[in-house]
Amino acid sequence: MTKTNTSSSLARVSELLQVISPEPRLEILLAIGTGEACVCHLEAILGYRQAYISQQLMALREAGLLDSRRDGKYNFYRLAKTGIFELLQNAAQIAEANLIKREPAMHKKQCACPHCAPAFSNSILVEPTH
Amino acid sequence: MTKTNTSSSLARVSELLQVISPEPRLEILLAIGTGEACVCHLEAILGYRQAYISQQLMALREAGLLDSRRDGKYNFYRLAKTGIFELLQNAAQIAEANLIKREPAMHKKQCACPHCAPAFSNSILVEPTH
DNA sequence: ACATTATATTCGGAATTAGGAATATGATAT
DNA sequence: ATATCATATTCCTAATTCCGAATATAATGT
Repeated sequence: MTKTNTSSSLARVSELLQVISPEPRLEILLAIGTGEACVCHLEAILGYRQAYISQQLMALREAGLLDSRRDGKYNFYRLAKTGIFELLQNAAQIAEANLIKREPAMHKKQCACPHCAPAFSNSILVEPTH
Repeated sequence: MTKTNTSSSLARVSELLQVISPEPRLEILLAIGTGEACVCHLEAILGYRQAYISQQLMALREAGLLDSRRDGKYNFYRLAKTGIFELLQNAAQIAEANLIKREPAMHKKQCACPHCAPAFSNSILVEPTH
């Protein structure tokens, strides 16, 4: 007895598609890729204001698409489900668009976070100034 | 030199996802399945008003997702791209929903269209009353 | 304690969208 | 020509979403 179309299943699919579809959210998902990214990072890469990025991340997180991990000042976001890339690939194909990258995002523009400036972060080489 | 993320590619993917995401449109896409359906049909199956169905069909058609074929009074709609079902399957999986059928939709509720009442439509058995 | 940096949240008005009512169009039948 | 049925379209407003500004919180440094 396989489950058939229930309104709640439809609603969940609808919600998923709605929540990822705004262009800035697609940009964020692609920027995160298979890696992780902090807010300042996405701010630097994508050029949106911090509060705006944060809002979009919240929406994606509440939808269960992103997980976050705090590391000191930084809050790193990553995809909660891998299937998202297949979905985007599929959508791109239908839309006749080639746009999907799934690398962990080597960042051209930089912020001060550990990922952008690894030499200066969490490093045992940097001694406390006590 | 493979094409990279252009804003227009992103925009197309965004538009695609947006246009299919409303629940009534998902219902319509699933109801059409791999077959075709006229408006009165979808009206009967889904219970939305005619004008509303028509509006949603227009939106999907303008987005290039549906083709239509006129047959007398009836206007039959079918999916313009097959990939749509893979997309929906994918979305359902991520949303932890099982809902996708891709049969040509055997209709429980009926309207007077050739597909619902095949015995009375276009049939050589029904002679004109001249 | 105070400053600074990273991030989150709240508020509100502008812009957009949803969807109902009414009506128009197009095909067929009489 | 008129009626009827299937479908499309226009109009309008309530509801929603977008996104900026301002502010709050949380961690770290000095």
